[in-house]
Amino acid sequence: MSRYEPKVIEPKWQKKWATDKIYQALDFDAKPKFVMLTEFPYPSGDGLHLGHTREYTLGDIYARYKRMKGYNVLFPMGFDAFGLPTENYAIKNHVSPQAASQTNIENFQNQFNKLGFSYDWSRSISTIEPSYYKWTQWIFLKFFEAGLAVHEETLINWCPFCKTGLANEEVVNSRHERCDNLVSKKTVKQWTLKITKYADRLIEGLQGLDYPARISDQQINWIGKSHGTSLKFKVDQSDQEIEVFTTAIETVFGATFMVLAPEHPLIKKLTPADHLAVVNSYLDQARTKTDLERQEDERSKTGVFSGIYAINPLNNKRIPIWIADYVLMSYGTGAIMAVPGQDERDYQFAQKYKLPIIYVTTENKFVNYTKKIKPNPTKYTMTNSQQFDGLNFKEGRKKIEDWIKKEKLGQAKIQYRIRDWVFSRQRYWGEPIPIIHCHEHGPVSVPEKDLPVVLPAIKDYLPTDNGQSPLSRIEDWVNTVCPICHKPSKRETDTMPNWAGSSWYYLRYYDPHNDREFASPQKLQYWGMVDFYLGGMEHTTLHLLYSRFWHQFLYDQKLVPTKEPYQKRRGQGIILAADGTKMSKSKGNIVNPLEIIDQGYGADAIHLAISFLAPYDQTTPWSPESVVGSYRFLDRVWRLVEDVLSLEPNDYESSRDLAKIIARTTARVEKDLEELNFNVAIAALMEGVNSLYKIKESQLQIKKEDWLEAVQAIVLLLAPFAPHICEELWLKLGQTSSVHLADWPSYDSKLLIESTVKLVVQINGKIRTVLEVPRDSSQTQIELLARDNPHLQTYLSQQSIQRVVFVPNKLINFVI
RNA sequence: GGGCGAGUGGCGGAACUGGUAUACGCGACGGACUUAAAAUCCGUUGGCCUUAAAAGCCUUGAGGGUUCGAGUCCCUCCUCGCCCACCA
Repeated sequence: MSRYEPKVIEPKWQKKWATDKIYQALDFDAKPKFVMLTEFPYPSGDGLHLGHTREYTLGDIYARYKRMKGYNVLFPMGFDAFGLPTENYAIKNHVSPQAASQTNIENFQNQFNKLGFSYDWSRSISTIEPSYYKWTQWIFLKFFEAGLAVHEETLINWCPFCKTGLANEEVVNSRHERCDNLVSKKTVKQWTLKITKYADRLIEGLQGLDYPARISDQQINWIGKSHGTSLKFKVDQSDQEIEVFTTAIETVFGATFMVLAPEHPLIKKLTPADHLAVVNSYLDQARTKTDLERQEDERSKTGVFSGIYAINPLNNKRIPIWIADYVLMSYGTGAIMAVPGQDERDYQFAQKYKLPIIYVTTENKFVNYTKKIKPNPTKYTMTNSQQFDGLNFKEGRKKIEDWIKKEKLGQAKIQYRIRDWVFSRQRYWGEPIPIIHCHEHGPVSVPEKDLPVVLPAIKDYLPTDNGQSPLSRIEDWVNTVCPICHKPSKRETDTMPNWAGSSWYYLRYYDPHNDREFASPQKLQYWGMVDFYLGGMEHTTLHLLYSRFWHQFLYDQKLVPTKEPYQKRRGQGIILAADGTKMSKSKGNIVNPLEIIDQGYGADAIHLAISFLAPYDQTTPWSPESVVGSYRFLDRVWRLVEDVLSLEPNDYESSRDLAKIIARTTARVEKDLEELNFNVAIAALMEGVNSLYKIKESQLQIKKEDWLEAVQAIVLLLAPFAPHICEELWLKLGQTSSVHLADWPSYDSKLLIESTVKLVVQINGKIRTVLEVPRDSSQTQIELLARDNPHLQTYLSQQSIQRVVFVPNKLINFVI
């Protein structure tokens, strides 16, 4: 008898699996394909943490299960290594980002191996390899050639700490999500990807996909589609017009002033000389404020009168134009018609600056449009609205819209909250944007034959203070010739954001070594959509949205055969520290899964503990003891198998006791796995093993062959969760090939049906007793049994029975 | 403020279309084995009443409702988490 020693068996099998390449996915195999994807990591200096381990373990369990169920499973892994943290880490440690990435990738690779996941390493990719980013650049050029990558001047978010522009998605609570510093605003000439052109497609595409509501809702909210009206106001004593967007056109007669965002381009043109000084000082003040500071001012809005007036096109009323930073340049037109009688923000502003208020409901007081009127437009009657007085808001809206249309004063407009994707980074550690700027031809694609544009290795890659990429310092790299006219030209020096490489990486796994295409059409066709994509909720409005956008674009370019990349998406929950707070480096409460392995518990115990902890999508605190419990269970399974192997052969009759337990356990584990209830599946396995132990202790006479069959089934069922120990036990049981290539056990569903059932007896809905009765007993039979039962008699004899509710094989309820 | 979700023992959590609430695990307590400890095994473990047992009563955030029967469905409220947020 040997002891269960993960330290001994785990490395042994990890080596063997690698040598035998048992997890390789086969292109064009006849078995049904299944692509199981988990997000490839950003190889930070800290190594794999528990969050990674949860995601990868769950993906691994499911991939192994599908393999045993007879699928040709593609379960790949790679590295998303470009990006700020590595660069900042490299700066801090005085090494090159290349070297830092290399070290970190090796460390991750090593840790992956110790955790024993069933990846097909032959397909591994890394976004920083020129052979990979060649195709990232190639796809960018497709965007450029389709007019969806544009070099333009835009007001963007700027991280003063990282000294680079950012996408809107990267700003969380006014802070840069990577470094947590407050962002400011800056107008820069930048590359943007026109994701807004795909806004509707990104909403519609969600239909027919298996995404949980919290993910699709979050994307829909992020895209933020709203229907409204755009209306043009003439500027008084000028031929200029100012366009505003409103979703409440029926309140237009309550507009008593107009507000422009401080960044609005017309301000500089229109401000009269006598107001210039105050306006400029306000603009300066607004510019230096961060978004967060603007938000803090919510209760005390600030603004300044511009000195000019606008004409409401519906009633020709002259209203003052104000400038205030509660209006954002980045949404709508950067200008609003202010309706203080019906809009809370305008109301606050009007009160502060003593501006007139007109109420357009007959209640003649402040009524919040969004909260009150919009949900019940027929309940409110219009007033102070000329010929529309007396109508309810639903009718009024329709009539005003028609009028505006007829008089061509404006038009119906759909407005999105989502912004175009700011795609330039003024940092070193990213894919160079493959564009050459020519005096005559403007931005020009680098010809395909010259791809990849390799990121030059340089010593001085520190970000600059002038808003230029560090690449701009390398003159002999920057200076080149225009591919069209061959005149001296300059390379684009901005790099791509770290979300670029990950926007299409799953496709590269289908054909990772192809040097002529990003993937061959045949392989794209064979593997098709990712069947199951597990990842972090935090990527819902970042990576997940970006990659759906790229995929939809590639589909439009006829470069991929499917409209969407991911058929089924799930987000795993966050593991908190044991005290329920977030794990963080600063608090020093980070749990390192590798340490747990080294303590002797092994990778299997971690896999088990992590998936047993809670439902996979639930945020839950870590409990160190759960590893102990998992280890204990594995040890119990080990000893059970050892005990069975050491049984003396006997000639007892074959019995169905064990087969019943196995059938029940198999049915439960299978159902729970299909529904991703990993924690319950493990509970079912534990119950199964506990039942086997009970039978063993009961000294029933059971054939050794029955025992062998039973433990064999347990090993198969446990294999996805605890791959190493099961491989070892499988060998002990005399098998020669890997348990992970074995078939998932089948069972006779007749064994699930017990001949007797426990039937609950209730009096007035209260449980009084439980009767063990033959399956499918009739109501009459049960009633007789109940009347005979001495305990129930006390209830049943005293009062008359008014009604009997009977649920076959479940319950009988006497209403007395 | 908007969207989504969650409140069940000492803890993590289970409960199919309403039908034995607390599965499974952790922890705790008691016992066996041991010179001892670890490991392992066995037993107990929601609360109240009771010497004990039997029986009974209460219990799924709070309150109400529907139902023979509610953790599950409906209404009101409270608390917590995540995402978005001066979005016109």
